[in-house]
Amino acid sequence: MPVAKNTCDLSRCFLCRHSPPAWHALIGANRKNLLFKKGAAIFHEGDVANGMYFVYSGTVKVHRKWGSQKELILRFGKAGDMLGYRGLGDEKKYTVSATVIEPAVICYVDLAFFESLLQTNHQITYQLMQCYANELQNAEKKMSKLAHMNVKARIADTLLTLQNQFGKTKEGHINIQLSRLDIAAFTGTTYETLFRTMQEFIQEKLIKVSGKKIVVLKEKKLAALTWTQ
Amino acid sequence: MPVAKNTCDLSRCFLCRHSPPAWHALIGANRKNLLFKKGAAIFHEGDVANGMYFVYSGTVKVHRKWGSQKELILRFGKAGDMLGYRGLGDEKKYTVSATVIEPAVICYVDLAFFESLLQTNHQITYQLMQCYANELQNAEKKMSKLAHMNVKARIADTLLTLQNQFGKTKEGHINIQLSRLDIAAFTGTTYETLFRTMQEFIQEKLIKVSGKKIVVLKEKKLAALTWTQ
DNA sequence: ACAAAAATATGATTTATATCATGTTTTTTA
DNA sequence: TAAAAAACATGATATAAATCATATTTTTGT
Repeated sequence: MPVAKNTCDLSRCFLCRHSPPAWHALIGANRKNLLFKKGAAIFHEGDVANGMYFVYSGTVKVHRKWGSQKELILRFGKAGDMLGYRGLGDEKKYTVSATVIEPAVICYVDLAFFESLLQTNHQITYQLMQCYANELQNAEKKMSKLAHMNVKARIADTLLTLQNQFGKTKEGHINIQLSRLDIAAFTGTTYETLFRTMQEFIQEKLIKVSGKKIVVLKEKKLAALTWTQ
Repeated sequence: MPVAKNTCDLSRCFLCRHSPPAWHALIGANRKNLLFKKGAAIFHEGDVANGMYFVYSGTVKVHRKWGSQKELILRFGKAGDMLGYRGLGDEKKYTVSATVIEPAVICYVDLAFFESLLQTNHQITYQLMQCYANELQNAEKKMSKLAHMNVKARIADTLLTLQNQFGKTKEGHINIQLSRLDIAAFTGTTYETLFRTMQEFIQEKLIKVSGKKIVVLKEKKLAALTWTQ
């Protein structure tokens, strides 16, 4: 893993946000800045977990494979987000994969250092707990959506979720560029179904698309669709 | 909510397990023991969160409604499990419902006391973090199962999961008695599909069922089914 | 103890969505 | 810059699983 030139400024990431400035030098001394290019794997499900990753810039997908073909994207990570650490009580293995979508600078600290931080800096433990609790809520929401919403509703929901999480550019399109396949994997459907449903939305003028740039035109109507059944 | 006669013995629940004995008196003074009967709601999604609940005995389901009919059971709680607390950063509302399946004694502490515990007893914060991290892993697993496994595979998986979590009685059946509807809701399918698939399993002698007592006969074969597609 | 409400049991029908198949275009990489 | 690999685009087809319908049995509340 190549070390990044433009290194983390010790202000943005989870660790630095939640620890007093006095700690930043220590964190700086114990973190590596890694530069990943598009498509690179940060870690794989099944790998032994050796550390924590913090996204400084770029975009990352967190996903799980099923069988040989199917994959579900659990969430996307952007600047400020945390990757990699989980309960670990039992098995110190990653249970998800993390792959780069847009070239990313990632801060890395090894588990030993991270756990020593947790031991001494209770604020970080507390924030980590809060962070997991929030992610857990999201996961639970996503679960019931997968179980009960039909594909059209889920796709409408996906578009709104992406716009919510990544915001809009000045030009008005959702500020993340994904392949249709990734959007499908995030929605939990196939490429073909996603493609056709997006065409429908375009026909109905709910969205406007050029290449990977998506503009939500009728937010209210898309939101209404998420209530279908 | 009626107060229970057979009160919590201050040893089993999350709070007591993870705090030194010196704290138990304080916890004892600040917790209420509540007795819930079958079908009773402990809390509802949308309710303002006022406290934490700990299962002392009995069985509880944690679930979310979708529309008027459909519901997904996210997990079951038994003695020692915790209910109710979430990130709360933004909204102090329960995002799930908890309903009693088998009559339950529940320990309750209000949020103010619980948060004061977290402030002073870092071990509890750390354990809570670990607990959420584990639940998050489970949630992520369940998500990909919902997205990618077919119903038959999911039902096989459900039966194995239940046996794993609740163990077997001396008579050999899974040590939890659920309605078919609840099993369906936990699997994320309809009652009818669940029923038919279980009949299939019975025909194929993978399981044996009498009333709500389920015996897994061919664990390996059921496990193999979970790999279908 | 009896009425009402859940839960169980099954057949018939529908439909939403995955799968298959194939061609074109764009992007990546050697 | 050519070749290979992704990504994009669509039509045709199959099918898994939901929905609808209805009857019986069991449980629960009063």
